[in-house]
Amino acid sequence: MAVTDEKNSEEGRVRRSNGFVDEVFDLIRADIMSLKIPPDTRIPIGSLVRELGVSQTPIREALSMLEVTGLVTKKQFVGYCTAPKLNRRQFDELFEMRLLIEPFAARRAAEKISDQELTEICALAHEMEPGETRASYDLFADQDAELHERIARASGNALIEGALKRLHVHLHIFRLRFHSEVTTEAYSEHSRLIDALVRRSPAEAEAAMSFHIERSYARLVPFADI
Amino acid sequence: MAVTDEKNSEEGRVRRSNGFVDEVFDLIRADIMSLKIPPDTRIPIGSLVRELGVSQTPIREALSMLEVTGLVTKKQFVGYCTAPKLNRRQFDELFEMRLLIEPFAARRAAEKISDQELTEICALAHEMEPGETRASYDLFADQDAELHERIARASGNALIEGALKRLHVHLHIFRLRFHSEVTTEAYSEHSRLIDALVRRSPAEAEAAMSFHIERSYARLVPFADI
DNA sequence: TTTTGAAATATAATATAGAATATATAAAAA
DNA sequence: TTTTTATATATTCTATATTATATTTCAAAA
Repeated sequence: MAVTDEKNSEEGRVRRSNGFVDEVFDLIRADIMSLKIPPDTRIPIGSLVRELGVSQTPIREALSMLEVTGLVTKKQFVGYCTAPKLNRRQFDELFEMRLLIEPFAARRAAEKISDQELTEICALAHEMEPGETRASYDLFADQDAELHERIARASGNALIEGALKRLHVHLHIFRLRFHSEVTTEAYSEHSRLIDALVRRSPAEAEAAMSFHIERSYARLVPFADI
Repeated sequence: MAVTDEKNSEEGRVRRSNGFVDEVFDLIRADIMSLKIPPDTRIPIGSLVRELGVSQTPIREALSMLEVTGLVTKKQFVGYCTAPKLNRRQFDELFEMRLLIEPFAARRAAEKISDQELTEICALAHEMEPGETRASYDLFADQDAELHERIARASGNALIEGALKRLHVHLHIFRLRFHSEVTTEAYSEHSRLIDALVRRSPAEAEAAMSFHIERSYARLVPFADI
């Protein structure tokens, strides 16, 4: 599948392409997050050149950016490699950080969220209801990430939102390796959280988020290595 | 000043260079953080090629990485540019985030810090004593950043440490524009914080850090635009 | 086991194409 | 005539591709 250079689409609008780098970045990122490229796996630049039909230059830039994001690592004269699997220690650190940030984000969201945002979050949560037909676990994972990110965004603090987005990438990869977390339990925890947001109750939103993350930790920790 | 390709230094050690990218990254980063390149200023790649004596390729990679870090922005077909000055809103978000993370880091540090780390932090704090002769404000700023980063590291959570490092870059640039914060007040706040660490008192360390950040906010907020 | 060499791969430099900005020139309006 | 606006052109810079060079890795042979 080649990256297409869509300089100007149909009709007069001059929608200019954002360049190859962003597109390549998104493609590799998606391949890592879907486990198409598993953890701790080499990513030869040459193969990407062939697969994407783009020269080395934009690929190198995209990989450099992914390195800062923490999704790939680089070793001089050896090349790029997807990040290794989370070990137990990193897993614990991840949840410590979530427990620090997300409940606070939920609190702020309860204070500031707009009706518009709230409506969208409710709709999203409804789609995750256990009864609903679900295409795949991937979809659940995407929806869950989306839900948490939207709440972080509603906190009104771009730094919090950004920090959380970085965390969730790694959580997403971790969970995808085990198809757990699709539980009625998770759904009811989300419900309690959203109820608190609807009632604009900061204290309850914070508590509900804390509870949800602690329970999530308990569900996932058996899968964490060592 | 050209980047030197120090493949193998004197004596037999084959200390291999880490490549140009990291070196260029550090150079540009330092120039931005020292205000040698002011906020919201174009960074033409060509001028870096001439100044550093390195080709476009490693420079582009370094700039891509700095973009992810948030230190520079990129506009298609126009080029790279240092990030604009913090506005009031961003300033507030920065301190909201600090107040969320750093007190917690201090708490954890009080629980886990080693004697070795503690000794080093104490020495660093002592160097910042008002009576000491100080070469420049830049030095104070560097030492302050170092102190906070070490405490974050002592928290034992690499994610917290990384998040804080990202924040401090922007704080550093902000403060450098006004030579404030060199106060006996800041020193005494640090002292109280370190006392709590020495006594391994999590609650007091957390409280001292909160107090310090809140006071720091009060000292700096008059300089925040709009 | 060690050494040697070829293949694969990464790094860096250079070349080319294309877009944006600045400059100058010409035309139109005051 | 002066000023303004539009257009054309030249220059600068970015984005991508291509080429050259250096290093590692792996396999084969000593």
